[in-house]
Amino acid sequence: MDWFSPPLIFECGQVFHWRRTESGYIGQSGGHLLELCETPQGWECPDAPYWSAYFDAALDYDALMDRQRNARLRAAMERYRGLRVLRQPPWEALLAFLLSSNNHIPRIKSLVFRLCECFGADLGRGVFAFPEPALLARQEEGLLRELGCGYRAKYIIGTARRIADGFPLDDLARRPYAEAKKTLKELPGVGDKVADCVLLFGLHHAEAFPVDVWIERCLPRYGITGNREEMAEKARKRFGKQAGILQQFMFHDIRNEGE
DNA sequence: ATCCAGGACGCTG
DNA sequence: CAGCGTCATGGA
Repeated sequence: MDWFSPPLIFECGQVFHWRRTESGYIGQSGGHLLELCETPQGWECPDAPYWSAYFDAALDYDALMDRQRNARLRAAMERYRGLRVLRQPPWEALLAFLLSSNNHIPRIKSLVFRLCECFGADLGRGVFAFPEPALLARQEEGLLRELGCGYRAKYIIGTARRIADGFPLDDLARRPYAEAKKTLKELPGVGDKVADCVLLFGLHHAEAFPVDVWIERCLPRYGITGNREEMAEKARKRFGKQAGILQQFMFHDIRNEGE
């Protein structure tokens, strides 16, 4: 199945807790353990309902690619065929991207793994679930700093407390984009960029267009300039309802330049 | 060793 | 409102 490429999906910076094995990948989401194996016929997408939704199996990426006029973008979509934007549980995306600010992807990964191992349920095979917000809400900031979270420790605890206290995170999937973003930014450690990542990767607002240092560098090639928020708004207007999906191809494209 | 990262936040002009 | 300094850390 060439529409489904775990190496692209798991290594494109949208998710940080899947591990390579000898034969494929192992990881978890929503408390479910999953192992994917590469066969001579390629990768097989699990047909369980949870994982079909997680990998957004219903979305037709070929149709999306055919609609793009920009040659550079089309080339990226062809080159990285099989990359898919996940539909992660909101809290999983939120916790991961709280750790992402001014941080490298390899280090974000190690921090996510560490928090899952320390505070998440043991799912077997060395895999741990995401920690419950209520559990993180009870931790001391000093402990999370010792684990390497740095100044993000207070964001994690502060946000975990809001969630445990009834912040309607899941409901934001059903609110309009602008309203959901405004609400999300009430959480400590959530600014424009982190909010857009949570909206795109965790709340299925496909128009969300996160602008980080990499996207900021590549957008001028598409004729889009300005500060980060201006860039994000221009990109949403230009690329429409699925701007965020296209963004993921741009992101992966510029990060893999020279390979 | 030095640089820098999927930034947020508070303060200043 | 825009611009700038600060905040921690370790992988490359």
